[in-house]
Amino acid sequence: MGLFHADSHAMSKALKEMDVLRQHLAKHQLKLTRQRELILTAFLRQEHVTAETMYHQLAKKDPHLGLATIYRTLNLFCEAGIAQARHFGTQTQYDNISHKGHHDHLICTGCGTIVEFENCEIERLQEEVATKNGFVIQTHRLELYGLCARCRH
Amino acid sequence: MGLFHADSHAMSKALKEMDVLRQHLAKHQLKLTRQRELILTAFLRQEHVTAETMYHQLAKKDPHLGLATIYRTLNLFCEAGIAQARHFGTQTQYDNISHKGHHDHLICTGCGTIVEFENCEIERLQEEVATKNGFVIQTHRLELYGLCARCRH
DNA sequence: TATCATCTTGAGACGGCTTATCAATTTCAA
DNA sequence: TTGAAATTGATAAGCCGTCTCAAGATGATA
Repeated sequence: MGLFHADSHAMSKALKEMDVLRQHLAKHQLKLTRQRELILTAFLRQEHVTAETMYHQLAKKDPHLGLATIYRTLNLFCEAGIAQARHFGTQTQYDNISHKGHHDHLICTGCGTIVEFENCEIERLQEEVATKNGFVIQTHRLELYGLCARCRH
Repeated sequence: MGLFHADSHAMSKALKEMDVLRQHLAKHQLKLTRQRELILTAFLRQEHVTAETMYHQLAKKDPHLGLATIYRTLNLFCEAGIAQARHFGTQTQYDNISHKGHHDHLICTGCGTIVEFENCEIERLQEEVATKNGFVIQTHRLELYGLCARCRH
């Protein structure tokens, strides 16, 4: 029973994202392919990935899945509003937008350590600023760069 | 007189950064070269640059200054704490840390309009989060993406 | 369900940005 | 001034992500 609840919850969540994708595809005359479903399912299980990461993860399920397809699909997710791209170091990270609240980062410029955090109060103030300027926020990016305790010594 | 003041102020600021560089060089058995002085002077006049930008700017003063030297030097500035690298799209931006500005952006995903804003309360909360995690912030990036009033209709 | 215009894929070529290589040059401590 | 060590400039190399294009998949339509 507990298991059933957990499963149906995860499933409904995945289905919701799948619907967002389906609508986006329909609106832009694009097609739902086996690869896109496969990549979306794997993507939703994680908070953020790189194309390379997914390439290795999915190699087991589909050894012929190309890296270019993963890049194309992740960019498609960004356009559909399911993912968000972020440039970290030399690579591009794709964040799962549905994991809202865990999108802010504290980045050590010394050792590269990344600490994730969420702060409702900051979110609220962001909304306030947006409203004041006539905007409705879709997503945001907040990165704090500094030195962690260890790197200061 | 007014001119003198402005000049001496700018000069003392540049001298301060030059000292930071000199100390870093001494500490790491590195040498102060004509190129490093030239690049630092130009760098301090701006808020943020790319290696390519500086390459073109400095071509007038020293046509033989190599792009690799500029990359090496800007990275050196980062290690010395004078500059900070940020990855923006495909390029790396080097920010002048002494220009600690409040440059937060509200970006319309519809028409691309960018509204700048600053919010002390958000800054304060950022400091709070950083402190709680043992960090000391050097700089930050906050971007809110959404639709402006006009694009919503 | 068969058709077919259109979209997508996979493999690898390509291109932009940054770093590595190395001989020649410059720096600076002695 | 000398010489060991660092730096430079030119360019090759490397990495990441996108583009190309022939072959294959999709789905609206009949």
